[in-house]
Amino acid sequence: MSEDKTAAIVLSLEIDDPALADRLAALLGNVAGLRLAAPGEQAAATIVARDPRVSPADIALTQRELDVLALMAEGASNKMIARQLGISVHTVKFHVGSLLDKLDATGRTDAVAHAARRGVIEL
Amino acid sequence: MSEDKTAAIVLSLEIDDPALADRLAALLGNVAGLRLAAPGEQAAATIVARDPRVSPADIALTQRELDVLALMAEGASNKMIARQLGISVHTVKFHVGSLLDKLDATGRTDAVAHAARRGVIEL
DNA sequence: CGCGAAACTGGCCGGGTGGCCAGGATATGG
DNA sequence: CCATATCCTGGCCACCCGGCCAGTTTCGCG
Repeated sequence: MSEDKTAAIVLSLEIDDPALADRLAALLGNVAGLRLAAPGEQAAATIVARDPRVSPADIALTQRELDVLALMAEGASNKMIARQLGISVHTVKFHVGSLLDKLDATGRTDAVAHAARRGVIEL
Repeated sequence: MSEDKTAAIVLSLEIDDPALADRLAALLGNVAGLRLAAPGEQAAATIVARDPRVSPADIALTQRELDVLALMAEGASNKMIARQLGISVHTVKFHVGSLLDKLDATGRTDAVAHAARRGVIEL
């Protein structure tokens, strides 16, 4: 067999900072039992380090807007959101309108997608 | 200073498989220049390995449904999707209906959220 | 105290959405 | 050759959504 009991664990890298990527690659390259994935190769695990300067753009959403957004992401209709939060459908629409504005979205689906992309909510 | 020029890179682990987590932790613990994050500590990078048995549940979506789904995730209306794909609005609704069915969703927003959660699409 | 921001409510309405029905075109296989 | 499955299209219709108008209350800040 080509496999021994210490078969190398294959790691892939997804690192925005080139310097950090280099340091890690250099360090990990010398570790027995580990090896970095070839391009396109399926890895057992991935080392992720996203550039923090890319994401800190959190939008200024009010608490109520976050409430509405969370329920929207669950697929709730305005009516359901209203019931859930104990407010009227009109008020829900009001908040949804604000969300569409702040998130630069054309509709509730777009709003949820944008919010997820920006890390405002977690799917 | 407590920092030398070979300051350790802090890594955190998010690994579903306990065995793999142990092996990696053991291997990485002996590498100079690296160290694992303490609980709650902010890491420079994260090693991610999601249990493949949790996610391979890719739904059987047809090519057309994937087309429609992608455009839905962009916030496109049925009319826009129809124009984009060169098909009728009725057909778009037909595919949307199939998507709601297959994705267990109650509406297009829910469908996009579910699809994103299951990795069918990337936001 | 006055003022703005945030939250809440109402009515109205055009257009979008989703469910239902039925039908046609194209492949795949018995 | 006919049966079946998949994809595509149409009409119809109740309901939802988003945008518009206007109005009240509550809160914190200058």
